[in-house]
Amino acid sequence: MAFSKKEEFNRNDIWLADVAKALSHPARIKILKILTGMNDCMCGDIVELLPLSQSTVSQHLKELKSVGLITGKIDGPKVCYCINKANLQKAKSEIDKLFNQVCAC
Amino acid sequence: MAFSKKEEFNRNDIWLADVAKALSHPARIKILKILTGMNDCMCGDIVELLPLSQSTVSQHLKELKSVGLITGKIDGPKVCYCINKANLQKAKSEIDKLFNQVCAC
DNA sequence: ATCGTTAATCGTAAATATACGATAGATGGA
DNA sequence: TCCATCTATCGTATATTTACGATTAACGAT
Repeated sequence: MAFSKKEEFNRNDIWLADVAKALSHPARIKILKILTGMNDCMCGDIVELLPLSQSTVSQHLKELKSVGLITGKIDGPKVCYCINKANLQKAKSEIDKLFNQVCAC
Repeated sequence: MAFSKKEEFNRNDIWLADVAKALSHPARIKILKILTGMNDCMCGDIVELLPLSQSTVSQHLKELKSVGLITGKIDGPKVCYCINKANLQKAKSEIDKLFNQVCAC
């Protein structure tokens, strides 16, 4: 069988897992780093810095956006992608909380 | 096409992505929390606390073990699973480093 | 109004992940 | 020795992810 049982877990663990999933591909980690270095960054700029096609990069951006780690503002024919600091901060603190619980680091 | 391009990214980003992937299912997050509460914990104990079959739990344990977040010591017919504090600490500090880079939290 | 640029979405293919039951292998006890 | 217990692995089915090219849609400029 293969319909997911994810929903049977608690809300916060599901949310943490979703954030972790957003970070679970090196392209998406690199995209976050790229967005950090450039304040005003469109999809095409990112495509040039990755070994992936435009459509694939667009999919990765969509995943990061869907969990709120980045935002995309429409700017004419372009889209300006930015880091979402508030949500990253929240993600960081929840991940820290998990690690502190789990290993008392 | 669909053979992965992950290897074309840098080592550290790949490692971070692998750790994040290990955390990308709520069952695995819950397993980490369960192992924290119980010092000496066998697979069967975990199965009872999750809405999943024994074989599925075994697979999740294998994934956590493969990135080094937990260890499994054979103890007679049982296997004693434990948190790997050293590796969790390393994971925590690398994830922190990423977040600090990216959002200056 | 048409053209070029930009990015999302569609359609598709292949790989990987999630889940289960059944089986196999290893151990300890009767 | 034989049995019960425990867990990994096998085989399998379905869902999701990764990746691409082609197309669509939206905009600005000519």
